Amino acid sequence: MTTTGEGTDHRAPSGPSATAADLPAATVRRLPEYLRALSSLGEAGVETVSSETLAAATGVNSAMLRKDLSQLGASGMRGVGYNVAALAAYIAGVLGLTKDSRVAIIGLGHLGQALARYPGFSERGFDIVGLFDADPGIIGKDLDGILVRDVALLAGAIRDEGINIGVIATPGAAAQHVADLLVDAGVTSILNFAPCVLAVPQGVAVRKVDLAVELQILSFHEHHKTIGRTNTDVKQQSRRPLAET
Amino acid sequence: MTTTGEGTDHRAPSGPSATAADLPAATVRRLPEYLRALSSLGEAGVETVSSETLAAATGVNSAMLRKDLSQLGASGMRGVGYNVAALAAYIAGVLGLTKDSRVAIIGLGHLGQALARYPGFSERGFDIVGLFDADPGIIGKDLDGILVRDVALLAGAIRDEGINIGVIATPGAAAQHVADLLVDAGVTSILNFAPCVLAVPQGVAVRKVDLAVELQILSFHEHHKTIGRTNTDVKQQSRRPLAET
DNA sequence: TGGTGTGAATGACTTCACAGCC
DNA sequence: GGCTGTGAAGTCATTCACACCA
Repeated sequence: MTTTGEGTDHRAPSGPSATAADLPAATVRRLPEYLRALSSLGEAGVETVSSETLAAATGVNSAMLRKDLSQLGASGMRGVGYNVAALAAYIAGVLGLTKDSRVAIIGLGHLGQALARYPGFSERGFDIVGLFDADPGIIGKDLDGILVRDVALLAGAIRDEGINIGVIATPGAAAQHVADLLVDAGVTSILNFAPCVLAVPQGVAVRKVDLAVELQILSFHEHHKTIGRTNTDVKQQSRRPLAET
Repeated sequence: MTTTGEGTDHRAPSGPSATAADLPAATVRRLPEYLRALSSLGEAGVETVSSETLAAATGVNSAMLRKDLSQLGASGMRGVGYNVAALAAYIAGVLGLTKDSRVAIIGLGHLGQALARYPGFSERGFDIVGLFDADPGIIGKDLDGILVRDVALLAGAIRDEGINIGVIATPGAAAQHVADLLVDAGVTSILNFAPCVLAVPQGVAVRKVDLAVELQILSFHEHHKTIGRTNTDVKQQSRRPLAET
């Protein structure tokens, strides 16, 4: 991420066997991209694809793609390529997309409402089964058939409804409290849109998406592109001490 | 990244001088986080902060924070720490946040509308000055005081209104076309929420945020946590060829 | 004493280049 | 001939450890 943004890495506390669980984080980040490209190809009727073609469709180097797939345990056919449908199914299996995940969204301001209605989630196997907010003005509202409930009911719903992923879209000040509620109720995967760092116990995976951060990174590039043409250079200014005694 | 999602790196086509423009990408990604933490501290009345404390607030190692700041040309005071206000101003300068950026959002479905209303953008110096869509049912709508215009007017608006960042929130099928419009009109920074890889000329910075990708990464961790307790292991299954002759 | 600045060591990721197989 | 699978090399990023300074 973002980056997306970058997420806290989960490190298995007691993983004895070397499994697919310890794939490099960088590889895991790319798997969803491969999957998306494979879906497109499949819909277009393509049956077989070379690493070169698939890599181009996902913006990576073909050697990296081959290495990624090789690490997964997937394999192609020399001189031929990869079977699109089989590879897609294989990657979906590694990502755990064979069974649908059950998602709760907490915080239904503009962003949370957009997330609740975003079709891309259900399309890719994520069922949004719970919406929660603390604002009485929003509780009770119906968003595309799902009722917004009081956040006080969150813990119970997590247990009763098998929710295993929590999406935090609250203001920053409320985010840590919500994260604590999620963790206490047994959720071990959190997607955080609030602009703050969450403290969670080991074994809980947190990924963070901060929309403003992405714009600031673009701003950096924008700024230093123009600087290349002018003369102002931050690095060559003499260093000013940034603390006083 | 997060988002995070990962963005295409900009590589200056003809950068002669070694400036702040070629900071490591990893460092640039962290600067907005430092800035956010510094803002919090500043509002809390803190005047000076150690690398240890600031690192904890941003979830990084303190040595890395010091190295990042050192690369920027910012410096603290040994035995004291960094001056919060001065460091924040310095990082804002490096990120190019001293002058506000002018942003257009193209595609005003649920996500685009949420972005248009997201207060975090204007709070951090990004002025949303243009909203564009192709759907006549949305064109003409007023979103918090900004009119949604026909995307046919995009190129003219970019030139007349000094827009320098484009945010694409259209469906995937339209995204490349919109990107071409942006690039042709001179925009060199694009934030892409559509689930597809954009082709752009060198010198144009693209960052991609795919919300479903983040959930799929969480799904991976979720899946392999439970696998650790059961016996099914993808890696140890015998390799099946994924292409047929 | 407390905390920065930074070489050196480690580790992670990516690319190259090519052997081997279909 | 074409394409995969993978050691080896190269690049980039992070952490360690400590000299140095207020």
